[in-house]
Amino acid sequence: MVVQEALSDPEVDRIFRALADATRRDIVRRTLAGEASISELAASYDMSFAAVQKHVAVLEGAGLVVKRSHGRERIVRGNPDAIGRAQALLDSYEQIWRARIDRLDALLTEDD
Amino acid sequence: MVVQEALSDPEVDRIFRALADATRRDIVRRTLAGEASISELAASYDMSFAAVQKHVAVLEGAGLVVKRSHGRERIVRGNPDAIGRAQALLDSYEQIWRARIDRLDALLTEDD
DNA sequence: TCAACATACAACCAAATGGTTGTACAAGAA
DNA sequence: TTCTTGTACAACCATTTGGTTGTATGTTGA
Repeated sequence: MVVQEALSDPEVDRIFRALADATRRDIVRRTLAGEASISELAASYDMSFAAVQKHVAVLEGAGLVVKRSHGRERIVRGNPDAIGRAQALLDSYEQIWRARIDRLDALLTEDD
Repeated sequence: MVVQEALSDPEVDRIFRALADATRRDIVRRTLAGEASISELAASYDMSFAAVQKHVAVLEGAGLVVKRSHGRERIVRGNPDAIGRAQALLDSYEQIWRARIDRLDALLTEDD
C-alpha cells in the first residue's frame, strides 16, 4: 500500500500552476506515454528550445516529471505519483460536496 | 448519465490556474460544504475585501463557483461539475501511464 | 583534434497576477 | 430620510510568468 503524504500548500500550488499551461500539459502527456529528451520535446512546439527547457523545469519543480542524464541528453519522464496527489486533492473536494448532499438528504428524509 | 463535454485548452488553463492558490482552494472547499456570501468569506482571510472579491471572480471565471443574488448579498456556491472535469483530465493522464505500463508488461511476458 | 549537438543559464522584456486604496451605488435598518 | 452594510469596479503597484536572445560548457562523431 502506498501511503500518501499530506501536501503542503506551496506543493499543491506548484502542481496546479504547472498544469495550468497547455504546452506543459502536453509535455506531461507525452512523457507519461514514453520518455523523451528535451530537444525531442522542443522540436514539437513553436517556441525556442530555452522556452521548452523552462517549461520542463517548472514541471520538474512540481514533481510532475523527473529528469535523468544519458550522455549529453536529459531524458524526461512523467511522474504518475504527482498526478495521483492532485487527484487525491480533487477527490477530497468531491467528498466535501457529497457530505453536504448527504446532510441535506438526511434533513429531507428525517422522521418528524 | 452525465455527458462530459470536451474541455478547450483555455478552459483547462483557467480551472488549474484557479486551483493554484491556497486562498482560492479554501474558498472552493468552504463553498462546496455550504454557501457563503462574499463578505462572510472575506472575514476569514487576512486580506482586503476587494482581494477576496477578485479571488471569487477568478473561481467564477473557471466555473468552480457560481454566484447568485440575495438582496444586497452575493451568495457563492461551489460547483462540483468543474471539479469533476479536472478529475477527468487527471484520470486520462493516469490512463496514458497505465497504457505504457501495459505495453512494457506485454513486451516482458511475450512468448518468443 | 575539432565541429556539431544538447544542454544550462543569464539578461532582458511584455503581460498577467495578486495585492492595495478609493470611489460609487444599491439595499436594509433606524 | 439617513446611516450602515455589501458589493462593484477603477487605478495603481510590485512580483511572477512566459517568452526571447546570447553565451558558456559538456558530449559525440568524424
